[in-house]
Amino acid sequence: MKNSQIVFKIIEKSKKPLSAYLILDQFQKIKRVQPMAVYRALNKLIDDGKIHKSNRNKTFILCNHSHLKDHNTSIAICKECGETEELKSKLFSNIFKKFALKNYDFSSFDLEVSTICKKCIN
Amino acid sequence: MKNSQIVFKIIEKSKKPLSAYLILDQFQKIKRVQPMAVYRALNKLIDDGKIHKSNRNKTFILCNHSHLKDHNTSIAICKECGETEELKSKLFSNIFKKFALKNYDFSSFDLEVSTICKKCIN
DNA sequence: TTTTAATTGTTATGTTATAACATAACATAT
DNA sequence: ATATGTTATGTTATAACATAACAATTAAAA
Repeated sequence: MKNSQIVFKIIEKSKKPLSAYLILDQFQKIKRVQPMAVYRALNKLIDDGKIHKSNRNKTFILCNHSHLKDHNTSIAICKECGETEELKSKLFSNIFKKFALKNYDFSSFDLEVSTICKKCIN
Repeated sequence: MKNSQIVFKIIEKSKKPLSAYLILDQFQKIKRVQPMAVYRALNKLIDDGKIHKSNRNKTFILCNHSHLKDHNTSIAICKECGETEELKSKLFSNIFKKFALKNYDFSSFDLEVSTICKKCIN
């Protein structure tokens, strides 16, 4: 099995978003690898559109494929617990079309919102 | 002058978004400080709403205060050149209200969109 | 003025990510 | 079969980003 497949399975199985080094820990249980192997696999999976990365939490999550038509990605992250969910990108692409923000081209974008999830709000 | 004021001025003067360690380099020209001093100043400025952080590029930019009423922040970042601009958060808060995304509370959020700026699009 | 709080200084350490170089494994063309 | 191209992998080192923990100093409130 390829490294990227192994990494994909690790992410798939996890209930929580995993950082690269937590993925590495899991990977080590199967095979002796260096961080680089994990990063390469992660980058491949991202390129292939199989996973997303949260820049805020530096974690990697499955892509839910709800955005297959527009290949944009939109995710929400809880600042407290790190819980992550993919949002419908279309909500945002409509805004970007409508308001035609002048300095950027929003035909392809990658959006991340940090908030509080309902569980953590107290 | 306080460290946070020095850091604010460094960010203010820069034409490009600066990372913490680039800020450190500038700071060193004035005074011998450690990374910690910079991070503390940055965190204070963020808490005070004076600057924003791009998680994608790990850079710090001035807050343009266009969001004073809703204290949410929304920024766009060019994937190519790192150019950053603050967007009107209201565009997004309207969406979040309208669609009432069920698992998160969007009364306070922090949004980041990665795209390509018009200069870099070619 | 004493005590409290905020800011700063300092060292050490933790975490995330890439550069650079080398090899393996496999497919396809000569 | 062998040369060539391509993709995946291995390995070491290091860059880049960030926080913990504790000490010292300064500001400001009681």
